[in-house]
Amino acid sequence: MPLSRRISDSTVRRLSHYLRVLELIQADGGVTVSSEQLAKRGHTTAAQVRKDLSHFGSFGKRGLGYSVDELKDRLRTILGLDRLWRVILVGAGRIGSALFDYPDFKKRGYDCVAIVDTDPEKIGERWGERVIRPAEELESLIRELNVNLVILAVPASAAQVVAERSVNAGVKGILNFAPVQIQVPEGIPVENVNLVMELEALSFQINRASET
Amino acid sequence: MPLSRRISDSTVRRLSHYLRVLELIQADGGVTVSSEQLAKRGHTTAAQVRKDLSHFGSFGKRGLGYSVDELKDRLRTILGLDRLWRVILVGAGRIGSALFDYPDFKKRGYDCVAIVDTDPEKIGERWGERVIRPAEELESLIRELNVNLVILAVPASAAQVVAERSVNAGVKGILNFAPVQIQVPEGIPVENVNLVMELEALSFQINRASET
DNA sequence: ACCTTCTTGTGAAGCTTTTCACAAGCGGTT
DNA sequence: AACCGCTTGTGAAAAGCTTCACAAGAAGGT
Repeated sequence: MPLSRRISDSTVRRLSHYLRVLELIQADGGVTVSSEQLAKRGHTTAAQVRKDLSHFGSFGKRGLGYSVDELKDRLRTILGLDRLWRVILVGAGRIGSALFDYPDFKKRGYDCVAIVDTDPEKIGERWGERVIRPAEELESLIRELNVNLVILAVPASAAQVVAERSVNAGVKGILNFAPVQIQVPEGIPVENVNLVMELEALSFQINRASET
Repeated sequence: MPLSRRISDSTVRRLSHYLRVLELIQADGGVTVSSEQLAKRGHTTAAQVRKDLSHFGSFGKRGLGYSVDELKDRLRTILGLDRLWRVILVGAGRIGSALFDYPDFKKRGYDCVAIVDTDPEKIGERWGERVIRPAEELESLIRELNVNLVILAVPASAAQVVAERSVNAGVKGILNFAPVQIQVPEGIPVENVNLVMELEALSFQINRASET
């Protein structure tokens, strides 16, 4: 089907989840999988799975289901994982280090090619193969290392400025951990991860559940 | 208005965001605020702000807007922040430590009363006022310390088991950092934070933006 | 007391996403 | 070759969410 339609955010999240489920199924030796099976593992419905996939083409065989291997490849392509993403990490605090060590990170095609921080204590510190560089070098690193993607793991007060500098230097997307809504030019995607927001959603739901 | 209607996830997220904006406005000395102003700071619309709030009552004054102070209090109550949440952190890795040090954490009424891990190297280690306990004590700690909420910062393979043990011991909600969909009994809210999923959503959007 | 200027709260309209339901298609069996 | 059990792909219906538009109400000025 046409790749032209707008794809909703929730669809993309689900695709990402299907991919992970497929990897698990493959590790268990599964060769084909039905929309029903995919749905069961991902708190959704079989119809939803089929609808999600149908936005990008028809990958299954009627009566049989989907080839795990083929669908996995298709999803990787759709999600843009069939290439290497060059990432710069801004902010070498706890969150930065958690991400840097995240095992799936490299495995999924994300390569953290540079780390910067403002803290003179941290500059020069070695993390794996990388050395923490001063924040002033942000633009030159982005240009020289051909960085596509920036991870903002800085305090809220610094996030907007770093975002602007990064976009001006040429990054194509931002993963923002600062608890603030950053403003960027049209066409630069931003994903936000806000831990406090998640906790608040949780306490809201708990209160609600116990009110019944 | 009635508290009975189902509140959508996106609404809750926005409420959380409004609260943060209100705090900023208050720090700047603002006393009242209009839906228009709230909207501008949170990439939404004035009508959306009013609709969101209207699910819980009518807190504004026509012609004037909302009292920053009052609305802040109301939102805190709605989000369940007018009480102390007792949290146990399972997994003392990088993500766990990032969360533990997150400055807003305590400030928002979340108190990390215990940390457990399976790694003998880590057990006994001191983090601030807390000492890391062995994972076997999970249930007894939850019961003795009256824990409401568990943060799962463990590998995907361990998440389901820890979730079940925690729920059986009495926790009322789960914040899950493991990249896996956990199954819990009806009525126990789970919020998922999945870093890889965010990155994948980002690379999808970047590809899409550049296709145009 | 009235008029003007704002801004809320909300039904109704418009749009998006999810669910339903079923024809079409595949493979194995008789 | 025809049948049968399964499962996809997809219009159409249902549900859910956002935007619109406007009456109602509040404060301050004349």
